[in-house]
Amino acid sequence: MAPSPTGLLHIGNVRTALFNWLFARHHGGEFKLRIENTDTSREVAEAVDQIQDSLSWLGLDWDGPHTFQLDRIDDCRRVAERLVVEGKAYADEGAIRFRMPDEGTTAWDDVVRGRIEFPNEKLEDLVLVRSDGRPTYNFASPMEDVWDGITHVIRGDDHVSNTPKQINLIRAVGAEPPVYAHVPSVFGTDGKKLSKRHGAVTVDEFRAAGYIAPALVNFLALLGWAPDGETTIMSREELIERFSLERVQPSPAAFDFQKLDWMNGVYLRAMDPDEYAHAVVLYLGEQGYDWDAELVHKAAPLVQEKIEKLGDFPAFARFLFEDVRLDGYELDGRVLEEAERQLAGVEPFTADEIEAALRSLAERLGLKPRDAFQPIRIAVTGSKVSPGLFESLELLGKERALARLSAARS
RNA sequence: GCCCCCAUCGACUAGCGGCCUAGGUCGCCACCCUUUCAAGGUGGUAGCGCGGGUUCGAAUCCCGCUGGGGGCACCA
Repeated sequence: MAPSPTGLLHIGNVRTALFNWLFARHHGGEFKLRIENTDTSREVAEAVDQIQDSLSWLGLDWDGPHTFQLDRIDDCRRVAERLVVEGKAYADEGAIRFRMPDEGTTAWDDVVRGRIEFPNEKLEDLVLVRSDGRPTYNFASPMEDVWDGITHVIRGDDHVSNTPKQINLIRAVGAEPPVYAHVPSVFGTDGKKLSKRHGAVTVDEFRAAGYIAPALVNFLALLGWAPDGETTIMSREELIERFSLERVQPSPAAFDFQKLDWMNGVYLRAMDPDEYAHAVVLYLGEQGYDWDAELVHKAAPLVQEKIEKLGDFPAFARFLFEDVRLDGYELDGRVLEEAERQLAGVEPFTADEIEAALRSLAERLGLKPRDAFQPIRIAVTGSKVSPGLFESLELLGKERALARLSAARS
């Protein structure tokens, strides 16, 4: 993977990185991380760290230390000078240009696109070294592929037209080109390139919204690839086991947030309750909530079946940590008063006991459970939508529960 | 303008000449379950862009069209 350090990691680049990673792990190869920073003018200070954080969070571990393209500046210059001596390149207004062949074609068998041929007459003599001495991407990148022993280049299809140039360059220095696989881009559901207006685009944004890494990885893997027509949910191990470049689709894929949401929910629900609670605590901490961790831990199971993203947790559980506002609700005072009286006598104040008490209350008042419970729910949680009422009451505790029922009547 | 690529339900896809009355998943709709919301269960909706070929037979192969995308920097 070879990102340029110009900002936060885009989810489309992650998809490409994921394919690289899956391919490498499947074949027992190495997945390399290279920072392509030859364009110093566009470099963003924190980007290198952020890119690594994002990859680590996703679990896409790379082999060996990450490298910087700019570190090879001297090697690149030496090669450029040699190419000039050999007559394969020439000076041009302070820069050095590579002489592309004028006749014939340059071709390669792209693993996802099939055979691609370019007439050489269409290839411009490309700048190898800028007049200020820095190598260009199209020079440094293929040279590094050679020096690093890269066997497979898996990258976005916006690089297709660069490939014949890079192949000619590699051959000019007497090396064999790697295998290329150009994967299609990721669009929004409207068919336009995925951008901010579609929602989250950087890994950080997905993380902040409460998506979890395994779900995101599973979803991304299915964007342009499928092991068969049936399987949807796959563990990291199964993904590695079944991944193959040959089954990567040559056509672009649309990013469907609804399906991601669903899949994230599937992963959330499948988590061990303790592990889940821990993830919620961690997430809320990251997001700057100062809610009591122990209470969060206890509340987590109440919403595990209900939310799709960790970011949905606060909306369900806020009533446990903050006062509720009842603006705009008209509640049946009689139900609230009876409930308060009934609950006052419940001991111990547990979900089971509470349920028994409230059900008998509903019966006594001749109300259907839903009609009896809804005003209580609203009075206690401040919302028509909440975790289970009885468990919620238990967690709130008798004192606070009674206080809210009382407050709701005034 | 010049090169190049892509094309199955709204979305992700299976399909690689007969197993297709085109399958799965998300979404959507209905019903069931139900203390709200979810989750879960059952059923349903919806597609091979168009036109020519090739073939006994085409979603699958070929050509054209249309539509979409990418590239054409001393950016990566």
